[in-house]
Amino acid sequence: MLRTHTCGELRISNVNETVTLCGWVQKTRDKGGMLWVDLRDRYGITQLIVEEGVSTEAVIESLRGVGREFVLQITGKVTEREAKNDKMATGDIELLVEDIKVLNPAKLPPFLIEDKTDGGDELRMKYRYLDLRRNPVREKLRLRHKIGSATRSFLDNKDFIEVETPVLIKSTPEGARDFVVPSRMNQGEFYALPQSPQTFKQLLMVSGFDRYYQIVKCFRDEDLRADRQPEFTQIDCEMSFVEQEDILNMFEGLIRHLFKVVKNIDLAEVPRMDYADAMKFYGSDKPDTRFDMKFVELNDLVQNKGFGIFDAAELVVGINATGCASYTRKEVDKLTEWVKRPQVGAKGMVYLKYNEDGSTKSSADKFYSEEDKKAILERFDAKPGDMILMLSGETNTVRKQLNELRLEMGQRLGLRDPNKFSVLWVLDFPLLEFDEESNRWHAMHHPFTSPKPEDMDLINSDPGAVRANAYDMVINGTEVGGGSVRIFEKPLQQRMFDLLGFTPEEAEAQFGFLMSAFEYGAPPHAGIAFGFDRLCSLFGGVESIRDFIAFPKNNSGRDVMIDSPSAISNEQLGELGIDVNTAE
RNA sequence: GGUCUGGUAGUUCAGUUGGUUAGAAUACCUGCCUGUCACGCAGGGGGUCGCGAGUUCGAGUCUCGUCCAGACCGCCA
Repeated sequence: MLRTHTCGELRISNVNETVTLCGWVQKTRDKGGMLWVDLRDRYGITQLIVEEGVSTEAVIESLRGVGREFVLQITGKVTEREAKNDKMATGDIELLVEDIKVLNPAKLPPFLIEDKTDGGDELRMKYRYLDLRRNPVREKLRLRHKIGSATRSFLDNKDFIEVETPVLIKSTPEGARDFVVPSRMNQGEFYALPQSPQTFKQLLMVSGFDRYYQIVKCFRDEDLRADRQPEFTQIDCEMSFVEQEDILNMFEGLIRHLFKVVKNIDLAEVPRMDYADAMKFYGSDKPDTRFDMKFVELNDLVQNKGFGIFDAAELVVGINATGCASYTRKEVDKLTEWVKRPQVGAKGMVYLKYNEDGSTKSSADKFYSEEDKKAILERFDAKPGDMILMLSGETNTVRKQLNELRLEMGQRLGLRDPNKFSVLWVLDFPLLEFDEESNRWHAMHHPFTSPKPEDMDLINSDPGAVRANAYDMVINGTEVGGGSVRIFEKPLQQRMFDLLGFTPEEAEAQFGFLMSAFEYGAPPHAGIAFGFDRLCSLFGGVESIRDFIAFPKNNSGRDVMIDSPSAISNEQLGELGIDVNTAE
């Protein structure tokens, strides 16, 4: 060992011991007659000191010569400080340097390696290995480690077995774009990287593993976001001989365990909401339930009063922006502009203020009497000082728009505190959704999701009304996990593929292995997968998942540190039998 | 594929209506300083204003194009 202690562990009780530390130079403070250097490692910072008349000239000069991020090995005597620093764990002592060895000098880093860095995102990513020296980033990765190990211990205790599944698999047209990998030995053919280990974990159920999990990398070749990376990690789980209720209970247990171990929070029982209600009251299948501000539908109160826009609308729906009656005309106009942005896309917004003095003011005053307005306010249970915001239009569109507005108002009113957690199960998703572009039904979750038995007779007459045994876990408006009770019988699985527009031959070619397996005694099974990176960022109280990944990709899917993706040589291309068409 | 925002010193940013030698903070370098820990004081170096074209007597500033970055929409079974 090059050291006897770390930079975070020496205390007053170590005084007079001769120790050897290794670490990086955080900072030097040269006071002329004396010189301090903060020596840093993962565990903390220890102050080194040399002093004229106490230390030798050689040692002083040698320490004076070190710069930021030099790697040093220091031997010296632990001494009690004359001026203590109660902000540091090691603040009672310092190390009187007797011997210095520069293990490696360092160039001046391109940004400050301190808790509050001056570096921008791009620079930090390019020199990610330096960024990772900073406490805030390292703490995020430690949090990730903690969540991972708490997950493993919980699932181990419940008899889950972690099994690794292959990364080089087969491309399927359903769902997200696959990353593909050319095969040298089978020219013209490609592996795909898994979007999830879905079929493998189902096969493990057929194999009788009963309870499986895996903390596993998954890959999707789609555009990125702050909370979406092309490679990401899932906590992937599957159980046999269970019903939906068993899954909900088991994994509510997991999430409760994680909150307790990681945040020391005793989570209340997780409420459940139907998909249909989530859409009706929040306009979203992942409502942020940290705050209320539920949608209130108003067709019966506002239509047939001569206001053409509302009369023509399929749905008129609003929210109560509590305490916002004091918004000025200008502020309301700005908010109207906000909902008209292409990202939201509303045509306009109608407001109704309930002033502190009890009077009302609306942008549709000329159509509505005082009684009309009072009736609306009453339905919202509005108090003086509140402002109702209303949107109108086609039902699904307007709900989506009002969802955006609700989240924005929640943000403005400070109702989306990142240190407050609201967990929710959303249940009974539709089995299918119609895709206008390809003019066919798509599986909303995936094609292995089972329909609710009581909805089975709708499957031909009204496929869109069939509900699935599918469930999502939502925390603070973020989907952190989702799963379903699976199909485990070949005839139903065939029927599902048929509904999704697969010919029997296509279904056989792509998923024949799964349907064959179902013929050899497949148990009823169900499962769930959690987005591990998102879970980490939620626990960390941060929007972006990037700092919870040691080496993340940027917005364009690039790793700017290693500069990937990159071209490969003609020799490599030749071996793979690939011609790259670089022309437009 | 689209919308928006940004790109100026090592770094983070300011830069007015187009007008003198492009500034601040911080980092860095030099000197001074014996209790600093956001040390202090004095001095110094440091710029292809992303790139290319255009308008103009004159462009960091205006126009067009382009590249890069970020947020979002589409997309993400």
